[in-house]
Amino acid sequence: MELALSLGHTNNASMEFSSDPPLQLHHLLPSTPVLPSPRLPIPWLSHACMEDTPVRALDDTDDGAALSSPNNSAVSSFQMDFCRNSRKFFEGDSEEDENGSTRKKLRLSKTQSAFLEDSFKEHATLNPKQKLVLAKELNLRPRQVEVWFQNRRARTKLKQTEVDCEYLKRCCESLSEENKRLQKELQELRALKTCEPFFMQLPATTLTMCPSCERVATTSSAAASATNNDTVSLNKPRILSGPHAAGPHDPSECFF
DNA sequence: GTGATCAAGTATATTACTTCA
DNA sequence: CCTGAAGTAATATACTTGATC
Repeated sequence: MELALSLGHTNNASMEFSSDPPLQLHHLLPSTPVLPSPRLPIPWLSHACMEDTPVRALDDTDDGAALSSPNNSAVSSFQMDFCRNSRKFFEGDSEEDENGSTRKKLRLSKTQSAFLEDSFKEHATLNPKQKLVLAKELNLRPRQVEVWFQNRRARTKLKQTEVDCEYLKRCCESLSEENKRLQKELQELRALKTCEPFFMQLPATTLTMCPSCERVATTSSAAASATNNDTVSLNKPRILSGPHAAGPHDPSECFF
């Protein structure tokens, strides 16, 4: 899968030939495993020959716009029909543009692509010397190599963006669920809190004895004293109101 | 100022796949 | 069912533009 191939190495690979990149999102994201790939010799590391060198011969005079190949289409079509699924050589062997009227895009051979891919894994960016060496090795114009690397970086970035997006999406979903759960918990706690005064409204059945007259009476004043209070006063000592609240009194005033 | 290089955006050729007569 | 043409989406290649060094 190309995604796996393109991830995880981009920045490290580019560091050798470019300045340190700014911290990016994927530095913080879990690293995607990179599939091992068959090692191909890199031009600037080794000059081992490729198994099938592209047949196309190109001049390196690169103006970037002289890629059109009106004569190429017939040959290219024939070749693609001939070996559609088993391309063993580069489609099209000439891209000379006599009148510059049309532009033909030429597909790189599998070997060329693999070679470039392998090079890309080593370095996401090329210096001019590497570009020239690579172009020579692959029998391509430096401009083609340059464009290929530009597009490859763009593809990598796009894939990485997709991966990042997917990761953030999952994060968002996870956080939403956590938020839901916490909201629900909060609601339950609030509901519990509103229930607590109800328990306090239960009539108190404490026995009270008047210190003055020493009469014993049952009081039910709890309801009156607790109606407007919250749980903070729930466990407070109950203070009696009325003549008994202030201590001994005249027995004549006792309403017992 | 000039040239080289890059990212981003875009155009277009090619390929693979689907649909349909 | 098989076949070939037409349509279409995806991908690759190449170019343009503007920014930066």
